[in-house]
Amino acid sequence: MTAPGQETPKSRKGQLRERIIDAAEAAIAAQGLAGLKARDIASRARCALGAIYTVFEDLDELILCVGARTLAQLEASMPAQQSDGCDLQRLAHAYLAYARKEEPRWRALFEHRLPPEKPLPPWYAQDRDRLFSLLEAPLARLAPSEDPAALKRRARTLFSAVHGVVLLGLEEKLAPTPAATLEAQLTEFVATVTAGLTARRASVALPGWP
Amino acid sequence: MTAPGQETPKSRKGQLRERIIDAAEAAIAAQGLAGLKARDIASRARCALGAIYTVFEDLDELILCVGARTLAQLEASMPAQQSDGCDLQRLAHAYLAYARKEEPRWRALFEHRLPPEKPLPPWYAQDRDRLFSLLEAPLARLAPSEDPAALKRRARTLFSAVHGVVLLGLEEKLAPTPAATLEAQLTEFVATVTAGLTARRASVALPGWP
DNA sequence: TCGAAAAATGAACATCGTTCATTCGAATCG
DNA sequence: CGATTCGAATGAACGATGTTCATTTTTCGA
Repeated sequence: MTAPGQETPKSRKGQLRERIIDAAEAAIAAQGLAGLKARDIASRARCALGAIYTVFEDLDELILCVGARTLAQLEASMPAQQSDGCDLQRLAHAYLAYARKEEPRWRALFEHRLPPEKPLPPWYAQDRDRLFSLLEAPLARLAPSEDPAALKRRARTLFSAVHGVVLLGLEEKLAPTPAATLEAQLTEFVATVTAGLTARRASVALPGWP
Repeated sequence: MTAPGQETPKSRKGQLRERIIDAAEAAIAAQGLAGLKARDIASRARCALGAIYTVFEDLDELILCVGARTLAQLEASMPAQQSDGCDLQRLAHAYLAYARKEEPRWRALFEHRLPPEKPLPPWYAQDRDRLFSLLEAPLARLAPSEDPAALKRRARTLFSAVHGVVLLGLEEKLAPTPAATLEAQLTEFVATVTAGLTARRASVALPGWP
């Protein structure tokens, strides 16, 4: 789902809105949240500075719209399921690959924090939750005895864990993980989690296995 | 280790430096990075606006000094090892507890990004790496066959994973994890990883176990 | 005590996001 | 067709922010 108002690009406001989002997307893709300046957006979108505020409440709302596009791009870059037991590995590595390829806009997705008084719009939360749910089917195959609610929680937790590994792994501050090592660490980590889930099933559902 | 120059609070500059860091620490502890304003710091530290720049290159350097204090506080809040097999659980939950209690300054630790041209000072990287190394001893007990370098990588990866679970778990945007559920998810997650490491050892080092 | 060097000061500057009095343009009416 | 009206677009202006630097103040050795 995309932001409301974007579904009609025919109206004048709709066209202006699209140009502004395009400009903001280009800025964030190139330099992240820090590269987003209202005057640059207006210049790129060929409109006046104030025109931005006739379409968006403030820059936060615009950033959320770009975030929705990033989420869609991220989701589209995820591989299809093959149900061969390696889905979790493929998903985790696809996530790392996207973060590497689109690092500024991927970081913007999580760096951005909107003021506490205004809550996150529901359509954005839905977009985010769809990412978590990608893990549910592969997880269900490893832990068939879990009820759907527990699977949802596990999916969110595992996504968060992989996100953390990628996030700190790409942190270049010091001890920059030497590129290929990060992929190996991610493989090892997912393998450990998979083994943990399998072991649990083996010991609980199938005690006394060879 | 703390920032250089802080070891001599007797000199005038040293006292001024300490007052400025105190003021910045209070602001970050209360409102996070967004609450850090140069003029407020000068006011709280009873000095002129420009005095800040006689002691620090820019606010980034000041933020790093506050980060060092946060790292020390975080490290001090970690429980001592008991070597009873639950150390990883205790460490993970202590991390979550600290993040809950000091959320703004904990977030500041990872939100802050310094301009790419200036690298992270080595003393700060050391402080951060000490956190990772806390996990090495408990991990070594679960995976005794790993060499020290592999243990270091595993410790960093596991820290990153737990950090991710805490980070996204405390994200209040939507579907705010209902408080107690997050602790349960963290317990389950660490248990899964522990089981995965144990299973690996069992299947590799002790094949054909009952 | 005096003068030079060092330190501290805060007004000024550049750059932000945001606002709002003004202008513009198109639709409507006489 | 010209006059009128009213919403939309404009960009100068505002307030806040990090940073600089000419000026003032303090320090301290000769």
